Amino acid sequence: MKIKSELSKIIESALINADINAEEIVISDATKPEFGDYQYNGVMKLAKQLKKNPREIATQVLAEIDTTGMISKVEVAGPGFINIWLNNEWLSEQTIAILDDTRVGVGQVEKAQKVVVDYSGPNMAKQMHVGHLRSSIIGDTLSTLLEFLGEEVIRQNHIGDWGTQFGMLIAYLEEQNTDGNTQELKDLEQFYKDAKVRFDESEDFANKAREYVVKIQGGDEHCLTLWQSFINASLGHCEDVYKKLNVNLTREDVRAESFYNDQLPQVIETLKEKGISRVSDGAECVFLEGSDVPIIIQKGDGGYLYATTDLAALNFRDKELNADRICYVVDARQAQHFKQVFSIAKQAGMVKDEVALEHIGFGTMMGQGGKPFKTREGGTPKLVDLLEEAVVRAKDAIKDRDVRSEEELDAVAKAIGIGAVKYADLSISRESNYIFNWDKMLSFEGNTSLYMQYAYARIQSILRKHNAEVTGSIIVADEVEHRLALMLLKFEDTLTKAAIEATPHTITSYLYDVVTVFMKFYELNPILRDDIDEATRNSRLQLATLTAAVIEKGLSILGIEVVEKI
RNA sequence: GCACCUGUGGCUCAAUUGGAUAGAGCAUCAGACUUCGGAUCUGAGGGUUAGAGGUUCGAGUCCUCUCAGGUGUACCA
Repeated sequence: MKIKSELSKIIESALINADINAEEIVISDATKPEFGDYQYNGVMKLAKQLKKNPREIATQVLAEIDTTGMISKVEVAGPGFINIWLNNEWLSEQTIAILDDTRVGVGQVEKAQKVVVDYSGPNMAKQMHVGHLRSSIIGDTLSTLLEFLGEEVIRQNHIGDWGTQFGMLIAYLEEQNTDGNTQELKDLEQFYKDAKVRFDESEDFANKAREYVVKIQGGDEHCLTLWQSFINASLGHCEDVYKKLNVNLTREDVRAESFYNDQLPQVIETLKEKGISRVSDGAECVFLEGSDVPIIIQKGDGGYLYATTDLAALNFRDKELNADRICYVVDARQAQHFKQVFSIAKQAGMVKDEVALEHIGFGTMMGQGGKPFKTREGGTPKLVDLLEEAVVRAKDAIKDRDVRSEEELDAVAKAIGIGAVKYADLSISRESNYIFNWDKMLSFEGNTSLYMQYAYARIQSILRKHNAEVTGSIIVADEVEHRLALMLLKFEDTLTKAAIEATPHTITSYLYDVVTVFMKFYELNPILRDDIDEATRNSRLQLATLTAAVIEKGLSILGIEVVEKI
């Protein structure tokens, strides 16, 4: 239900009837319950343009507002706000209409955009660590969200599979293989360290490593085979993490750095031809306006840099993938890099003007005390370990709650533990740094996934207890039911906003509001108690059912599972 | 040096992009139970939005300066 755009239409025709021109009509949520459900604040701006008294204009507009359908009441307040109340019967009709809808009232976009979402992008030389967490889950949520709204999403996992360190790694892999020991790749971190030790201790090995770098680049079959098997193993590690994390990235989504290798000379050629780049100190450089430091696109020795690869990728995404919107879910510290690369790509016509290029930046994950996240030993924690710890902690938190089988406990612990890690991350506004805190994320209180999952389980418990078909209508009878029904109908507006701005926390804070209102409703309005008449009971049961559906769908967009019992 | 980002109750975060008296959760204190799952709910205290100017009907949000912290910045990605 697109409530805001429905209201915009009503206000628009009121403005037309009042003989007033307005370009864009923005409806916002009321800031307080006394001010109604929604408000239109545009009159003040219009009054300024028309040089008239805002309250006078507001009164004129007010007289033209149609209050026969969704709106029950309107008023002029303050300097010229128009406050809007929605009709309870309208809320009843709308909520009952979406009760059997698997999309809980969320429509699909009329014209699908092609959206490329570039996220995760792990480096194949190393094990995934906590630094990859945010990109992976924010990007995945964004993808799921856009897909749900009907956009055509093309996921791109731009893995780092190219560079000098691979010479060392495959040389070491070869050495290990001849010993018949292929298990070494279990721990990439260790493998890397061991290879580095060999590199430092043996001149022969170091030379071989350097030689292998050149050979891979030259297309040497033996080396490429080694390289490929290394990448396969490393990618396998990533896939384990994705599976644990409930992140939807597959091999089909992998478009590695190396994929763009043969397009790099063309990128340089194009930039040279268009006069965008020039040689400086032996390197091919682009000097952007307002900056005296160049962006190097080709080193003095002929090698390419990541800006070059990114340009090739942009070109590919525009020309081959035909993207309308390209989102890079990458650490906020790379803001400048993307600004530059986007600017060059547009100047050079590698990306059409109308294509939206967005850097979806996010802040750094911090440990306690706001310092960089480290293990007790001072290293960077591996993502697998972190996720395993989350599940163990979740299990510990719920093990005394209820008698159940070990399998059940494991499944619930997994949903809760992983959900906690993801929710904690997604519920903070993307751009700010975020402080990782186990106790907070695994709390039943406050804005946590566990609180949402708990609310869902409670509703399921009520429905199980009732154990019968629920029919009849939803009667929005009092203030709290009004708020709950309206909240449930706001789902689509919320998702739309989150998709446009790429802000998952919009969804979490909405879900938190839904659950808070539901908890109030639940305290004030008993459902199954004996003295409740059947019509009321059915109405309340249906509101509860719909609430559960919104929670379930909302969490699933965040890649978080619900459980029937906690 | 230059550029960008951040600064909101004790702590962790919001604030619909310039709207009404800046909202939540932790924590603190005070209440509610013969519990439809109390790991819940109700209420209270706690703020000069780092500071100073400015723009206007109206500023946490925009502009200028100052302070504090962070990040990036020529051949890594």
